[in-house]
Amino acid sequence: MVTIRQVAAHAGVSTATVSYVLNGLGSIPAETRARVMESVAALDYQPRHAARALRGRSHTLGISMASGYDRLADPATAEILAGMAHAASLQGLALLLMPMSDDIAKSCVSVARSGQVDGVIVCDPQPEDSRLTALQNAEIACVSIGPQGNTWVTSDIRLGMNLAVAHLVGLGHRRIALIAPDFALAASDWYVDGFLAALADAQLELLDGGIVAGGRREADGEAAMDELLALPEPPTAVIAASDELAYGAMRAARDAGLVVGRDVSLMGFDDLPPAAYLQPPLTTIRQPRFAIGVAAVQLLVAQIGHTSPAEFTQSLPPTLLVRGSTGLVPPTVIAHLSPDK
Amino acid sequence: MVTIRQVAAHAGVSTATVSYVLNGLGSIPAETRARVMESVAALDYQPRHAARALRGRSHTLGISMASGYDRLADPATAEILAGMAHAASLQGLALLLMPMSDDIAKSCVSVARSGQVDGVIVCDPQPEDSRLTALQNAEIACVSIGPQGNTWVTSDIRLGMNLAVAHLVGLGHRRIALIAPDFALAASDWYVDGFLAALADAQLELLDGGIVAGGRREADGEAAMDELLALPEPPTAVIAASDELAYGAMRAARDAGLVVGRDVSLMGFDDLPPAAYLQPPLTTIRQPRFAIGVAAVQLLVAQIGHTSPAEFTQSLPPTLLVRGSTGLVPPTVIAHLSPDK
DNA sequence: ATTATTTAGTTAACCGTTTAACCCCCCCAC
DNA sequence: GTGGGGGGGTTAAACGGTTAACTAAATAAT
Repeated sequence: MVTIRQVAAHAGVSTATVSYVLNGLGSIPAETRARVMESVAALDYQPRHAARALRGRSHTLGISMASGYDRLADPATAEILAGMAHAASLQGLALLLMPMSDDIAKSCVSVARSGQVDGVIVCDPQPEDSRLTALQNAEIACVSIGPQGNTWVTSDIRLGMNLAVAHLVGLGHRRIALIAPDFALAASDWYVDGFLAALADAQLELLDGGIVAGGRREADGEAAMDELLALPEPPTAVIAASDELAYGAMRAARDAGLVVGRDVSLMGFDDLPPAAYLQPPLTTIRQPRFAIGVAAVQLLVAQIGHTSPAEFTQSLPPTLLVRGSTGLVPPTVIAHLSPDK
Repeated sequence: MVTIRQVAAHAGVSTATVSYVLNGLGSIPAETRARVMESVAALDYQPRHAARALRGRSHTLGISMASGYDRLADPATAEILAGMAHAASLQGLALLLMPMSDDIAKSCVSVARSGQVDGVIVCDPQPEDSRLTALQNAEIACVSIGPQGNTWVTSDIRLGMNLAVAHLVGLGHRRIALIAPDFALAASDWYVDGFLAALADAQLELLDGGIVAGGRREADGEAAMDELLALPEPPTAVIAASDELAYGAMRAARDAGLVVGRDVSLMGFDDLPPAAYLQPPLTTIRQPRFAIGVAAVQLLVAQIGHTSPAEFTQSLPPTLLVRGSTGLVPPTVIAHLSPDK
């Protein structure tokens, strides 16, 4: 193991000079700098991370997953992670997947307090997430993925809903329903609020029974769709608050003998991998997951460097992905809604 | 920041004693031990990771991704990662997503040599991967996910092929074709070898033109299937060497007017998220991804502790997932093959 | 010519743990 | 009663960088 002292000896300078050269500090003439760099190369010197971190920062960001590693296996999470990794790499930072014990909050804080990471990105924060309060108490920089805590970044759900409704309205739909998300979700209100706001924008009234309780799983979506189709005047278009709900809704529609995209339009929300492979392919709102990961890292870096206010939030715009599950409102319905013609 | 000295002072002992208590070393009577632990709790002491790592190991494993973070966003990679995270957590190890520059091999080795990680897991190793040779030269413990280098863990492709062929044979198929994987893949031979071996096991002969060049993308699978269907005597069952190839193959079959699962049976290989949502749902071979991640960590830990031979490989068994895309061989074909009845 | 400033470095303290080496005292054996 | 051995500690030297404080020489300002 070659140390900075050996490099210094080889270059005929002090260790301080080597350190300054390596960190681009101090006033070192080009000639000396070159000599030092030569020695570094000759000895194949690699500074010890731990020694360096002992004084300054660790140049590592921690990623805290909610309990259970199934979250990590989730394609959506993976995409966020990729964004974080990308942004971190650009800054020369490493990303640490924090190990977790029974008490996530405690283990999360202890890793941070041990200085192994300079800050923490909290994934899938629960309402009143214990990690967030613990990190705040310990005065550790942190950013959450989702609207929770002081600093967070998330997808602009309202805008997404607006996009969805506008798309359907553009296709002539007037009777639009929403399958709501799991109400335990931190952003669950946003879906409903966004939906209502978008309806108002389009000067449409909310259908009777036009917002039906969904949930998280496919089966919830199926049940919700059944409920909607049983309505006296069923909607011509349905927005599911997640792709997974949409999977179920699509099955329910098919089981009811309807052709999705023709007899009824259906939208998802998320754009998970299966969406493009459904029959018909699912029109959906794509969450800007990669960008969320990037933004989370940037926010965290800013917070660590105290170049941003302690409280800071960012909502990134999702995008509309038109595929086969939405189509023009069925003619019969148009006739029914336009009796004046 | 509370240090070990403050704890020592508080407990009325030396720092060495505190260290011994914390690490469970030396001979410390229960009474002293209790006093120290009390002080630790009272001062809310948290040992500094860097200081500790300065002497011993970092208790962190590095994960090296092939260039580009799209690999990280891949659901299959995410599942392996989840397995690694799980296994690492059990051992109290953290996982570091190594930052990467233009020269992955160099940046990979330098992070390891800096002591930030004790060993490296190399994901998606290429044939003759520069990271592997560089790590080996630097004598850094490493394990690759895929048959490359000295120590690796992978899915038992041959067994998977055997499972696939056996399943189809069980359904009465005799004319079985293979859409081969990308030949740049490290394990590409295994698919073909495994397929041939499985055919032999079932005492079947290889169809004329029964192995067709595939590739990596969906379009490749489509082209390959077209080719197979154009054969004078087309196969009644097709195995695609990856789910993605199967997506394309399924489309090609549908475009040819065939009902997959009835007129022709089609199998994938991987079990990616969309597989279950195809129409019909795709019968496929599920790769033991989570288990691969777990095994990789275990192998790496063993190698770091020198409790395993320098060269060590492990193939984990995939499993058969029967869904709707495979079915009994069509009766007409059975008649054709059994003219004696 | 003298003082002030800048440049180019050096010295050594410091970061917080671990751990080899030592010490002291008590007990036991011979 | 002397030597040996172990229990229960302590001391201080690492570990490998960073950086504040200082010095010496060269240059600029007055």
